[in-house]
Amino acid sequence: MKHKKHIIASPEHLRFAVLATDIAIFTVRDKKLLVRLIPVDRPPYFTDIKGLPGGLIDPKETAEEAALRHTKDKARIDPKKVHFEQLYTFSSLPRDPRGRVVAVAYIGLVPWEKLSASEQADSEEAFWFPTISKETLAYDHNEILDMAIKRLRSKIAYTTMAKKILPDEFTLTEMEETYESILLSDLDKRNFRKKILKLKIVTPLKRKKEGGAHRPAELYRFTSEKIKEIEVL
Amino acid sequence: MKHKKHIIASPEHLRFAVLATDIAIFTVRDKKLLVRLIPVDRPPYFTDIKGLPGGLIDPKETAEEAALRHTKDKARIDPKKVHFEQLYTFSSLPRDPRGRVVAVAYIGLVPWEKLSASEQADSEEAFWFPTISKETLAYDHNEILDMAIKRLRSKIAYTTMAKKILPDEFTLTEMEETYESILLSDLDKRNFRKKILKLKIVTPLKRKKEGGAHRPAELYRFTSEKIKEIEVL
DNA sequence: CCAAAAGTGTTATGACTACACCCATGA
DNA sequence: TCATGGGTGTAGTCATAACACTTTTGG
Repeated sequence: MKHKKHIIASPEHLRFAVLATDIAIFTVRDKKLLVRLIPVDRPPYFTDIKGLPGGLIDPKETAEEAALRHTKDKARIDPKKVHFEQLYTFSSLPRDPRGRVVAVAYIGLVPWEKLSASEQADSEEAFWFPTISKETLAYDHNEILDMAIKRLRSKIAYTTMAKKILPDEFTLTEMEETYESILLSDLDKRNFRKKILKLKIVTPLKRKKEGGAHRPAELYRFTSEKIKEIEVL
Repeated sequence: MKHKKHIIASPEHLRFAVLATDIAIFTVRDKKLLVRLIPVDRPPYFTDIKGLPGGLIDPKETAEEAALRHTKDKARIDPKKVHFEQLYTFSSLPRDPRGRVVAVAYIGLVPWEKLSASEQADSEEAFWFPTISKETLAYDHNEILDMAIKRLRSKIAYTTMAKKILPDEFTLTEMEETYESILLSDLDKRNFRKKILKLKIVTPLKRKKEGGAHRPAELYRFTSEKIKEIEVL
């Protein structure tokens, strides 16, 4: 593989810093919180090192538009399926050894069930990685990912943001497991259900989810399209 | 006044967007939440229009360093007295009519009592403006200011951030009035005191604040230097 | 002795926690 | 009929909200 442009903020560009975006795209599969990573093969990293998908922000696009574009090109996921939220802007001078790069970082949330087969799959270009695994990432991506997970944990507890990582229809057990995967703690089944139902943030459909050797579960969907700021947990 | 450079992101610069910072510096005086504004006399604004202090981020400084610098130069306040927190990065294309400017916005908090006479004063260069007044600001500064106030209101309720806008020593009444000024709502004196004392986020000094034709009030200071994430209200 | 702000306690209501068994289904 | 996950109620404890009078000081 060739690397045409190792130094992206060379002295004659240094009137202005280079603007980029990095995206931490999360999904939940099999009771595990996963993040989408890509291999980093740019200098000074040529070895087997992983990083968050991202790239430059063009002068004619907003930071969020750039995040959508790189989600498609780098993370190989259709950005229309993903809910984006701005996380933080990282501007420390040595954060990218190639030059001065300021990164507007985003959190992305996508339900596993909405992903196509190729988006669910791991490939050479992009793959899902469990957030519980400790792994040294390129650049300052560990810092970005840590902040993203922290934000996700805190916001899921006082907003209805979980909507964006759950499928349109889900059982209360699936919802509880999503919370548990993100918070890394066990919740009491009865108390969780009472709380969620009292808040009226979900509406029961009149259908059941069949398919196991056990009692079918009632299906629910979120009452409102919007993310509301209500104390969920 | 002369305006040498009306277009700061001319086409040949457009390889990269221009990076800037805007700062919403708050203080509380006389039970009112104030924000530091400056007159905007750059194109296309030559009339009596106000805006947030801010300016470009140099290639050799972080966004926060730029915020400190412009706090000193534009807002005319010693940045060492101010607590900064990153708010949001605004990158919409038409947000600045002079060209493509991406702004990393900051919240600044400063206790009125820490300000010098000239910092407290209103001048031609910078002045304190009550946040309850509705005023049309330059650029997208109304949007930035609204988000800053919203963030301040929400964060003061679940962190000990109020430390950064209160003097080192204060009475519980002063503390309660600070909360009321920011939240724009009356709090119950007895419940407020019980809550704050139970949380042990403040420590009583063994001194009283004298000076009125009334009973002297016990002085307190915050127990910890750090801003903690505890449900305050 | 008056004005002004400081300081203090109780009760009712609602929320949270902990905890264990029966139900509906498919194999 | 067994295994599997779905679904439910109660009691104790704790937090919150509403509410009014006495204390200390300076003038």
